[in-house]
Amino acid sequence: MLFRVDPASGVPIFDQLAASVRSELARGSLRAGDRLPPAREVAAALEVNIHTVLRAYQDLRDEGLVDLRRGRGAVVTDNAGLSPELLADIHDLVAEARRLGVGVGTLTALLREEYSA
Amino acid sequence: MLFRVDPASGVPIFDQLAASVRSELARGSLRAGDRLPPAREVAAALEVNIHTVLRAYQDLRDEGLVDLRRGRGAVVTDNAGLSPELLADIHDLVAEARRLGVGVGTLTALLREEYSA
DNA sequence: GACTTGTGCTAGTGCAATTAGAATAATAGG
DNA sequence: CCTATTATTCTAATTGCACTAGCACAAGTC
Repeated sequence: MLFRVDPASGVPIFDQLAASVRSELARGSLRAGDRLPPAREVAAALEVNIHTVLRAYQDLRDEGLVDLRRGRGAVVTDNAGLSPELLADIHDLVAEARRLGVGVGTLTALLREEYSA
Repeated sequence: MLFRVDPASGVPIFDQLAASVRSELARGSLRAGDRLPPAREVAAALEVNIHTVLRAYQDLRDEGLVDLRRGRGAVVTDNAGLSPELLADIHDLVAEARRLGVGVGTLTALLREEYSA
């Protein structure tokens, strides 16, 4: 279980934490039934406040990716799996965007708009 | 030239403005050589501060999408065109993500990670 | 030369992220 | 049952960013 966090990136820490977990879920290194490390541990390891970690966990819960229960912690739910095809599509899309010189900002903006359409 | 902005969306206004321009560029309704409306006009029309609009314009300049010069305004550069294939890929990707119940947060997180890899 | 338009500066306001500490409730495990 | 674990909830303070506001200035256009 690896959490990559850059406090100076502008992206909120809790968002980065949630994103880390999402990608681990996507690539299958985290599976249904697995437990995330306790928020206290993560907070200590990253030298971050526990509330920041819990915020990330709660966001993941709101998305239905994990189950949060006191005493037990955060457990990955059943519907958290991602299809390999989706990952492949993402890989291809990014590759083409790179080839065209399209920045990540432009790409996510277009994606976000397509999503809300 | 249409700017869609929702001050209550949580997304920074300048980001929304830049995203609007990006999508117009992407779909071809803005082409190389076209001028964006003066920042003062946009600010007045949207009842937003001029600095907010200029921030968006400057972000677009930093991405190389427009040229900013005093007296002339913001002009779309040559390398601002996007391929229709990329748009189609984005459309397909979002469609599949929707079908799988993958949220926009998860999707952008994966994309961002793939991009920095 | 007059006008247009972006640049740069200072300053203030409001909100969200982060930190901090504490009390509480639910669950796990011996 | 008892204890340790862990999330939940609350208040509060700090910090940084987005946004607003107004002004002077520079570099273009026409």
